[in-house]
Amino acid sequence: MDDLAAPPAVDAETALADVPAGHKDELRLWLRLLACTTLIEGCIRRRLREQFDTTLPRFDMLAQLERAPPEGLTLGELSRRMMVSNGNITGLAARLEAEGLVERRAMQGDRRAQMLRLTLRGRREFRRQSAVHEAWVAELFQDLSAADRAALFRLLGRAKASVRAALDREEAP
Amino acid sequence: MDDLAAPPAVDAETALADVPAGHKDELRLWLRLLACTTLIEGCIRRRLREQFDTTLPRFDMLAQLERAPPEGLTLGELSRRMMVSNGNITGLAARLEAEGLVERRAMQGDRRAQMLRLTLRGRREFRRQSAVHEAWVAELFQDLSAADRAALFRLLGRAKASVRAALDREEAP
DNA sequence: CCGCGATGTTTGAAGCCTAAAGCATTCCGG
DNA sequence: CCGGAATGCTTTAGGCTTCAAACATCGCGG
Repeated sequence: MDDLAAPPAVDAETALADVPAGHKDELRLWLRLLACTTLIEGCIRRRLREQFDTTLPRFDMLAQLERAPPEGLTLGELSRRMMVSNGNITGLAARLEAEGLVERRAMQGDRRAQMLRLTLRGRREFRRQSAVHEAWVAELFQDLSAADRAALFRLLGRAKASVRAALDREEAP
Repeated sequence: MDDLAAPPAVDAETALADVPAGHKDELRLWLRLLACTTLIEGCIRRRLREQFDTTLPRFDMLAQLERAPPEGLTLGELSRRMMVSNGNITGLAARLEAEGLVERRAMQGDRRAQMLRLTLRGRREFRRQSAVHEAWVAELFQDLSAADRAALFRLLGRAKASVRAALDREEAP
C-alpha cells in the first residue's frame, strides 16, 4: 500500500490469478465466473436501489409472478423457482404485500397453501422496472460480439450441466 | 403442481428461457450466468458448512490473508480485495478473531489503521479447507472438457472487460 | 374415522451485507 | 502551527438469507 506506484483495480479474481499450479485452472475458472457475476449483480442492485428504490430479490419475485398464470403461484412454488428457502419467501412476500405490489389469496381446497399474485399496481410497477432493467443488461454486454455472447451462452449451458451432474452424483452415490 | 406429470427441475434461468423476443438474448445470457454461479456457490456454501462448519465469507477472508504478505493486510485493503463494504469487514474480522484464526496488530506509523493476519491456527485451518475446496471445484467442472473450460475462461474475461467498460462509461460521461 | 406421514407455511436465531453517519487520525496548504 | 480535507475504521438501521423447529392441514391406510 505504500511503494506501489499506482495500484490498479484488484479484485478477488485478479488477485488470485497467479496461484502456484495444479488442477487450479478449474479454480481460476470458478473465480472468474464469480467475479463476473458479482460485478454485474452489484451494478444491477445499485441501479435498482438508486432508480427504483427497490432490491434484486423484490424485483425477482415480481418477475416470477409476472410470468406466472393469472391465478398466481403458491409460496412454495415461488420458493422453488427463485431457488431460495421457504422462510425467505415469507418475509419477502410480506414486504411486497405491505407495499401493495402483491396480494395473497387463500387457495380453495387447501387451507395450508395460499396463492400470491401481482396487484395491478405491482404489474405496472414491474413493467416499468423491467424495461429499464433489460436495457441495463444489454448495455453491460454491449462490448461483447454477438458471436461471443452466443458462445458464452452455450458454454455456460454445458458448465451448468456439468455442475448438475456432479450434484446428482452427490445425492445418488 | 397438480397435472404436470413430472415437473423437472425449474430454476430462474430455465423458467425465463422463453421470453417473447427483443434484444433479450443478453438477458438470457445474464440469467444463465447467474443461475450457473448460484448453483456452484450454493453447493460450496453448503459443503463448507457441513464439513467445516464455516461460511464462504470467512473462507474468502482467510484466503485473502493467506496469499497476502506475512505482515498482513489492513482492513481497508481487505475490503477492496474482497469487493465488500468496510463495515462488513469489521464484523467478519471480529468473528474470525474471536475464533482465534486471525489477529489484529496496530500499524506503526498510522494509529488509524491496523494490520490483520492469520494466526498459526488460522493458517493451518485454511490450508486444510482450501485443498478440499479446490477438489470440489474441480469435481463440479469435471464434465467440461479442457477446451471448453479454456474457452469459457477466455469469454468470461471478455465479458468482464465489457462490463467494466460499461461501468467506466457510467462514472465518466 | 383415526392416526400418522407428507406437505405448505411461519417463526426464531444467527450471520452476511449495505449505505450512511460518526469518530479518530493523518496529511497538507497557508 | 492550525484548520480543514482525506483516510481508516466502527456503528447503526435495515434488509436478505439460511437452517431448524414449530404449526397447520391434507391424504391415506387400516
